[in-house]
Amino acid sequence: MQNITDIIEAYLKQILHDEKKIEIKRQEIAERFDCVPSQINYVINTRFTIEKGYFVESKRGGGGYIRIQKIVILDSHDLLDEISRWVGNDLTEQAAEDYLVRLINEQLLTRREAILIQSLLQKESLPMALEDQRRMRAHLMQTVLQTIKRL
Amino acid sequence: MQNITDIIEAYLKQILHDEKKIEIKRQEIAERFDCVPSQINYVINTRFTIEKGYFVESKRGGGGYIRIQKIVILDSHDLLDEISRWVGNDLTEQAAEDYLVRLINEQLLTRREAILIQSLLQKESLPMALEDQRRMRAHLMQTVLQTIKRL
DNA sequence: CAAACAATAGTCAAAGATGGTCAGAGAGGT
DNA sequence: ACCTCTCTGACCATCTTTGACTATTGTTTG
Repeated sequence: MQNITDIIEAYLKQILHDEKKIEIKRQEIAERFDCVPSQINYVINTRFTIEKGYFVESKRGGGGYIRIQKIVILDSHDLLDEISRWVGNDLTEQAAEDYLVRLINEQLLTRREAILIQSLLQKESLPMALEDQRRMRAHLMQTVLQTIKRL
Repeated sequence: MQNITDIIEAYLKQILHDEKKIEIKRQEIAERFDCVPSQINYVINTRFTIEKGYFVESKRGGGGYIRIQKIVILDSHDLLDEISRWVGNDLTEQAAEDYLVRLINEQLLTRREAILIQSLLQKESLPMALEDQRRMRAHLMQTVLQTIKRL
């Protein structure tokens, strides 16, 4: 990681870690890192793409800028809240499995992650009366749903 | 062991003995051992294969690199059984976290997986009396340890 | 207000910096 | 001699850096 691109990428992402949106002046950044201005375009085109979850806007001319924002995928968030509502405080093993498959399909979980979670939600892992088991399973699933949002 | 291949292999493995992952510059290593760059590829292709338990990544261009990691294979079951024995049927939140970090370091879990599991083992997720909580946490951890074996 | 000028950012192709491949030469052992 | 493992170098692929030229927007001037 000694190439300028990675250094600038890290610098910008570090700021984006705190601020959820940054606005830079191409020339300023180029000067700060002692590189040509178009280097900044390269960094943005290769490291802050839409596929990587970033939205970039810019303006030329006096008072120009480049603005970078991390995209918040509302759909996923909504889906998680929706599932959370459906789950409530009662969840059967089968329903849990169905939700996990849905989360894999939505690419919010990997297959491995889902397997791990499922193993913890199966009845063998919840040594208690049936009703308590379902309440407990629902509670754990709620935790999972909230945790996914922060991953 | 007088041929360059073996010497370079030994050099890299000696570093891998301490660091669990190394990142080299092909050209640098070639210069250090006074051989052509492609010699390094030969060493990697014959001594650091996936069958021998190594995972290699690389990048070309400016700031390029070759990264070598030792991956865990069979021995992992022993570690899992060992942790299982340590856990027994009582586990505090802190101890759980420590074990998860260990599992991450041993590359048996990803960071995301560990975060998901940890969220399920924290006290907020286990609404019950403290003693029951610790017993329950231990029980869930045992499930995780067994599940990892078949991931 | 239109034209010129200033201040920015964008594009793109060439040069630079690495690593990868592969076929053939070289070396060591049986 | 023959076979296998090593070593080498020419050529290839990919990523980064640079700079000349272009496009857009804001500001000043006639």
